[in-house]
Amino acid sequence: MEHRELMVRAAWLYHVEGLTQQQIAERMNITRRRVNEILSEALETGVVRISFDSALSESVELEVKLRKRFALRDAVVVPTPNETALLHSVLGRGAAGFLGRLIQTQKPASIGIGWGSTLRETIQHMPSLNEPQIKVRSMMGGLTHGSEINTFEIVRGFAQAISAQCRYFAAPIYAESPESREAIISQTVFQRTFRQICDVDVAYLSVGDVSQQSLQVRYGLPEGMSEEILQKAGAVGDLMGRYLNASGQEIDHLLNRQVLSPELDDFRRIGCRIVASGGAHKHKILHAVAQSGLANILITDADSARAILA
Amino acid sequence: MEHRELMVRAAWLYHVEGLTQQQIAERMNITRRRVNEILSEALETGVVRISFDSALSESVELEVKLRKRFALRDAVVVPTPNETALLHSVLGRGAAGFLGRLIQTQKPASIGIGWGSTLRETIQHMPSLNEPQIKVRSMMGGLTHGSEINTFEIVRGFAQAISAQCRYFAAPIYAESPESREAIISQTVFQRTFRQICDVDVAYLSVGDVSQQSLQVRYGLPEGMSEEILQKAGAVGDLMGRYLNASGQEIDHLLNRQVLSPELDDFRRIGCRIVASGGAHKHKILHAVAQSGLANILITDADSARAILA
DNA sequence: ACAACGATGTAACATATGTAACATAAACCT
DNA sequence: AGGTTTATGTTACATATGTTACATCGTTGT
Repeated sequence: MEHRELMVRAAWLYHVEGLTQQQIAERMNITRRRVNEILSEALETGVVRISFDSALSESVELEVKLRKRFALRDAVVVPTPNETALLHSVLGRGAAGFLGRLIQTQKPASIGIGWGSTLRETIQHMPSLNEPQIKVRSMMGGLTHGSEINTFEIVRGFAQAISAQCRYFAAPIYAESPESREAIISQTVFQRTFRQICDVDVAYLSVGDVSQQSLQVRYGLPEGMSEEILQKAGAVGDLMGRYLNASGQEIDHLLNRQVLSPELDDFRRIGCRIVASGGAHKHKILHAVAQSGLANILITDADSARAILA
Repeated sequence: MEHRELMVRAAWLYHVEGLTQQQIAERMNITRRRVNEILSEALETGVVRISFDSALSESVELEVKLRKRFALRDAVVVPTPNETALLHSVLGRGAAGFLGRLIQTQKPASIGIGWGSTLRETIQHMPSLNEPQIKVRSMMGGLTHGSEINTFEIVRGFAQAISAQCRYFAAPIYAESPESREAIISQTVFQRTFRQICDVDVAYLSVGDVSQQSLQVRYGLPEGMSEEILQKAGAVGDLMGRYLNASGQEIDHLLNRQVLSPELDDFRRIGCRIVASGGAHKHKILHAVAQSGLANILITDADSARAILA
């Protein structure tokens, strides 16, 4: 029996038929220990899902306020977990629900996505859809530092979750210099790629802060670049590798001329610009992208929502 | 705090944040016993839902076979539970998933529904949708015997689940005589009602067998009518109160001229005719409605699917 | 073929959950 | 207001789940 099928069977017997782990073990001729492990794994991998038929009124209120304050097209507020380690997962859950509904009802032809922990968690919670006509593409260059939150894994994972087509952007997030960036993007293949990126129907991104908590700050910045330098230049965070000030404008810094991602004016022409992020260290950048209209759909946690509404 | 909100909060803390019941009790200033009860209730009432990201391959295979054999528009096969008491719930779960998807993607203007245990369970598992433009209406008369599987409760429950409009059919399933039926349906209000019923985009019904297991046989038949009489006349079960033989044709019996439900020829003109039912006592009637094309979407359990495919 | 590593079985144990028994408080009915 | 019924708190207990420790088996790599 295929492993996934094993998980579904055991989980069905446990959650729907209400058997104990021991009974399931006997039924399926495996040890209780295996049953326990399989059931945990089924929850962890998203084969079994827990969902809620109601939102908390607190979240609903905050969503209304966010939409009004920032003229957002939509907003999703998830409860802030006590344990900060759970924040990405909770945000990912909220985002996956939203994206699942959006994909099913609006049938976008193309989706551009970023990378990072929140996006990684989103994939984990995505419903399985069958959308082979949709193209999922990276919106920006990635880290050369391999990891599962890297752009390749995330684009592929997302495309797989919805059985869509996958388009990579094979470049680092930063070129070595502005001149180097000009040389790269003047190539025909990159020009075509950038055009396609700017033509997506939906963009789904996260934002980063300017601290060592950011993987990009840790692994993506060119030699000699640090968070202090960026902060001094007025940066409160980044969107697609572009460092922004508190008003959501690009800081006047060389780094922003080395970045391999769409110009913000091009980005703004995408109809559906979703930004999902949360946590205390993200309040400033979240406020910046909401206030400036860079994001027209915001997905965040309740504490962050309150902070940016204050 | 509203009770539903209490359930969502407790369930979130338990299922998402992973707190123990004791920790939740402390967080929410209630006893652990209350937490335990609330968590159980949340699952029971559908506030918290367990879903599966994969179907069993066995179910998928049977669905394919059903569609081919009977030229069905679609089929849903749910695993047959060991405990027959769970059958309605499992069927309701499968049907709710299917209906939820159908409503969201196809946006029907009107849905006609029947009544019975399977339909009752369907409501319990329906996702909350917001579809105020949809009209949900009874397709046939009901039992005068009050119960929560009665047509009124079911139409209202279904309409509430999807925030739709609710239209009752205020009549018993059987008139006293064929003449009485003629008198009833010749009234303008009933003529208009029948036309609206026959104009629904989607019909969602169950079927009954000819035994004391059927509530209709127990409480709905007129005086002097019994299952033996119906069986002698060739009946294997009923659809909307119309007793059918093994080929899916109405038996030649007075009772079928007393029934307050659409003529089968009218029924066949509805585009989407869903029948959900299962269990050993339903195999014959399920085969009859599938074979004859009365149902063009079938929702049943794996054992029943195998039986009607044999 | 052998060594190393990972997966799994077995048994035990800690803790979490589900439930029962009884008392008390709250709600309902007359 | 008083009596009855239902809901809830407290405590205890049975059982189910989650995890650990160690042994064994299966797989992988050289």
